[in-house]
Amino acid sequence: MAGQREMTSARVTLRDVARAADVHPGTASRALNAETRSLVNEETAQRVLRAAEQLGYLPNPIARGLKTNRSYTIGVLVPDITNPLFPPILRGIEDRLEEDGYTPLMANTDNDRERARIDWQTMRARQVDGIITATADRTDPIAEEITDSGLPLVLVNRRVDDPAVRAATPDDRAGMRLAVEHLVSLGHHRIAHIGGPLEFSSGHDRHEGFLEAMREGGLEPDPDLVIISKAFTELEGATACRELLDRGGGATAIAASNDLIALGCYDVFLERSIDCPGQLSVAGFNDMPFADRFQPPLTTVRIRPYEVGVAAAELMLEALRDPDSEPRQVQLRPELVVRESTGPPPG
Amino acid sequence: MAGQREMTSARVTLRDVARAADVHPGTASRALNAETRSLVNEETAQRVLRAAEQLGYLPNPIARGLKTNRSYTIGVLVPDITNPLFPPILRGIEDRLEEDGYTPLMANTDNDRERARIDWQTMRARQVDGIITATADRTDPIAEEITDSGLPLVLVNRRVDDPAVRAATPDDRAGMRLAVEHLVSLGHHRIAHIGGPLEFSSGHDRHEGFLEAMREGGLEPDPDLVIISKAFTELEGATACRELLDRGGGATAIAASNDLIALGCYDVFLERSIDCPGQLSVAGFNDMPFADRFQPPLTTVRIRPYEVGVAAAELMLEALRDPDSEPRQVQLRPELVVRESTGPPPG
DNA sequence: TTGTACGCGTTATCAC
DNA sequence: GTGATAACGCGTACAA
Repeated sequence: MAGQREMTSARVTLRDVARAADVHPGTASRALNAETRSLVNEETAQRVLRAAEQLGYLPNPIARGLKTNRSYTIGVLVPDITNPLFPPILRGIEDRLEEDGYTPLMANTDNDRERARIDWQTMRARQVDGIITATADRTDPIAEEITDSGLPLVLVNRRVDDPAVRAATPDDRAGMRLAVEHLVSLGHHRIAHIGGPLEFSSGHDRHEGFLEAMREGGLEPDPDLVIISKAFTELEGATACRELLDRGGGATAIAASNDLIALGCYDVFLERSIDCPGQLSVAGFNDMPFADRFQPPLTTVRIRPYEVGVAAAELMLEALRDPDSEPRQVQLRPELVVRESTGPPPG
Repeated sequence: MAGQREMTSARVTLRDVARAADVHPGTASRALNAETRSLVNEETAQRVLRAAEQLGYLPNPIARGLKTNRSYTIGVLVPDITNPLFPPILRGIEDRLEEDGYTPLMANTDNDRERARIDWQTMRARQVDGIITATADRTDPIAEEITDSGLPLVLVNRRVDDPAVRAATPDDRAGMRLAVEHLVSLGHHRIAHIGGPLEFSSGHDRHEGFLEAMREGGLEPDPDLVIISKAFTELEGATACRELLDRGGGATAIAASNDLIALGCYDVFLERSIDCPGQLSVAGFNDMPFADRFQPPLTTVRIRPYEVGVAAAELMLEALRDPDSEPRQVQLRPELVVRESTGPPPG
């Protein structure tokens, strides 16, 4: 029976352990806490640990938090966990935080500022030790609000313009340049861009990356070939693509700001019987799950969302260890994945 | 400045509110708590509420929880949030719980029993008021363990054999029958089944549904045409499909236990130049995101995971309100979505 | 109707 | 090295 865990439904507290080990609760607390264990006699400590093990003692983080003003909990705000971009980010955050004993507390904001406010206030009430958010747009007051409240803040996936705010994102600019360079190298001259909303750093930076890469490729971007869609969705992507084609600018390739927008383009190709990549090439961004199963398999930019999540968690741990440490911004290097939606221009 | 929220970084406590309203903390507590408000003078209550508002008071759930032994927090265990099946379930759970003031606390177990144990123990330590888990297999001791610990438990997506455990799942049996009936109605006689692991109720029930529907369609299931794959994955689906074909049973259609398995079949079709649905039809299960974008678009069974999540949350709230209420099991009606991976048998 | 006093489970600060 | 005690913020008997 030794080693058998007790399955008492009544919670066993520090007092119970202390009593079993025949020491004072204060001593038991020190013995159980790795940082203070050195203050207590080795032998006594062992006795306490054994008693704790035997009774199946689990320290009560609530009581601990009341005393220490820490909850070992980090609030994580995402627009919508249903968007396949976020689950791997969340896992990265969770896995890394867990190593240091922190637990994430997630909420979906649906890209609604007011909802985001409510959510982070709720989290604040729940005594989270910090907030990681993927919901901020470039000028979002939420960043300032949270910082002003004294809570450590880390942005993930999207940055805010202020470089003093910690952030872990893919290098959106470099990623889009990869895509455009690829199209240029295939021989395209009339390259269009369907951007995401410029309020988001992702949309903004990819747009900039597009312009840069074009110029470096010796191509002056044609304003007729640049459309900013209203959202990173298949629907808005399709709408933007239709307008692009209706303008008749003669594009032979499209650099889309994300995979869903690219998918919207696919829909329009079907509507208008356009051959991809024969008549028109498309590149996406994110390499979302199953991008390789689309028809045609989508050429896109892979961003490693899991690693982005891990990086965000690391920035948070940094801020937690030393709140006055210099805020860093991490940008992860993306990678081009060439599949079958891009080819040489027609003719 | 009235109505302006204070942005003090020092937390404001019940005491501060009481002082501002010139009452004792006890009174303030009663005024702030909806259930005890009636015990206090209407006017005084208003004064307290105004003070709380003005100071931006947020009750500390940690302190409250210490006193009341409730955290208003529900632990949610999923195998892997990265599996597209789970995000909508999670959102359903979150949205419904939120209405009643509860917050979910999620953890990924990677289908590892030991990890699940650790996770729920951690959650127990964090004083969650209940556990919703999507990780249980049919004979999983975790269900008994959690119940024994006195924590309300609800299973989601997967059941456990014991009907005394609350569960919200799709009606897997009925769903698979829908798929098989569809294939029968197309004229197929040699219908194969690639099942998921029978340890999971999902794999088990769909397998049963397959057998039932076959017999009702007047077809005796051929053991040669039934293969149970080792996991609900594309890879294992492909492996199973290869074995099925190698057996040479002459199947003209496959009822796959989920969409990923069906996708594995697609891979094998490509390897062996099999035309789908010309030579071989396939039906999946779940209607996962982008199932309509596969090549060919996948005929599958839609299960409404969001609603499954909502139902699970509702069962939990029920258990919370009345721990002795009769445990219910909810099975949501699935729906067949016919696309292009199924057609009449060849010849 | 309101004030008082205690306790929830822990940790920190003292003494010893 | 260990024990006693107070305190974290709140809820709630009980007293007034």
